Amino acid sequence: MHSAPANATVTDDLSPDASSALHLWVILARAHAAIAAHASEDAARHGLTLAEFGILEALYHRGPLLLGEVQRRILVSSGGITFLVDRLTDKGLVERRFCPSDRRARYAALTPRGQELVAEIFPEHAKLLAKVMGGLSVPEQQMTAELLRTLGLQAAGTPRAADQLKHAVHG
Amino acid sequence: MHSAPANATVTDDLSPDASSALHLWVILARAHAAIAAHASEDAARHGLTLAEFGILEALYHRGPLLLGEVQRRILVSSGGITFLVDRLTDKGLVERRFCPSDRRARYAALTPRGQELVAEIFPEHAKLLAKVMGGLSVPEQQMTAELLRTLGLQAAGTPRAADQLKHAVHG
DNA sequence: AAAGATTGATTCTTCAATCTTT
DNA sequence: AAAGATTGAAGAATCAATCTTT
Repeated sequence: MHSAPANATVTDDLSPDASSALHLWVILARAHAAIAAHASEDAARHGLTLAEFGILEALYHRGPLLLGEVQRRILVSSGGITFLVDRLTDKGLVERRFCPSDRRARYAALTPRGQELVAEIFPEHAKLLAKVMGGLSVPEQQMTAELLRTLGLQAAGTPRAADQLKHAVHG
Repeated sequence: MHSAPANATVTDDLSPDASSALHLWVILARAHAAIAAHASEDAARHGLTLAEFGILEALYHRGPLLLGEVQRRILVSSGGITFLVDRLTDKGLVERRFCPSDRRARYAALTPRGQELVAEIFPEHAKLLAKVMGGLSVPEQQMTAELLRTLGLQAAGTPRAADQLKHAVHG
């Protein structure tokens, strides 16, 4: 028995935070997809996936990392990181190294050829991104990055529903 | 013959725009992944993919849309949209309708059951997002959305390398 | 028992080719 | 010829189960 117009949506009845969050999520997802399309295409020019690219980037900036660390950094599944590092190893760009202090763990590290490739590719890749993101000035980009950093940290820190359930059962 | 430290990175040599864009892209991708993990898990509670969820959301807000419009909106491949609409049709949530003015085209529209489901699910979903995005105040969220909207439009409007090539060949 | 990594099966998505209509 | 949609094949990522080490 609502008297709302026929094309009214549930969204109209949301609280301000819920409405704001939903809106931001839609915009964020769309912006991500639009930029990812460019980045992905650029990575493909070198026969690489976006995920592979992310790993190379992480290893280049941080040096050798434990597989688990890479996993958390690029947010891929446990099996996924093994698969990706395998493939990058086959391509001769990455190698595994033993961890002296924990024999379960493995480091992923760039090979010399990997180093070379990244050094060759990255400046161009960054230039492409600068063009794609040219809609915002550098200060605006920095502000956006700061806001998104806060957003991402909060989201990563918020326990997921499944985790909460698990803890409830065990605790 | 650089005199840079051994662990210097290419990033150090980038122009300010390139460096800023690269940084923003990494942060954006990470924030997206962190939030998507929550949204995805919530969608899964109802047996839905994030992409399916996106379609339902679009149809709910905008009413019946041509398949191509949905495709551009949620940025999935041409074959992907057919597959997803097929599956949502199998679930009884969406139906195809003929387009009177163009017999090639098809509309996707929510079925009554689809309408019902969305109306039931969405407020809760939005609340979850509000919790996940609680790291930013509502005004901050609005500012972020505005910045990302500009970013996304620019990225979507920037012709991709492949397109440029194509046009170059034809033009 | 828990953490790190790996494997095989499954699912999701894209890609290239095709059909119809404009 | 180009746009809209669909199909089947191929690729990429996740999931659940397993193995080793702590």
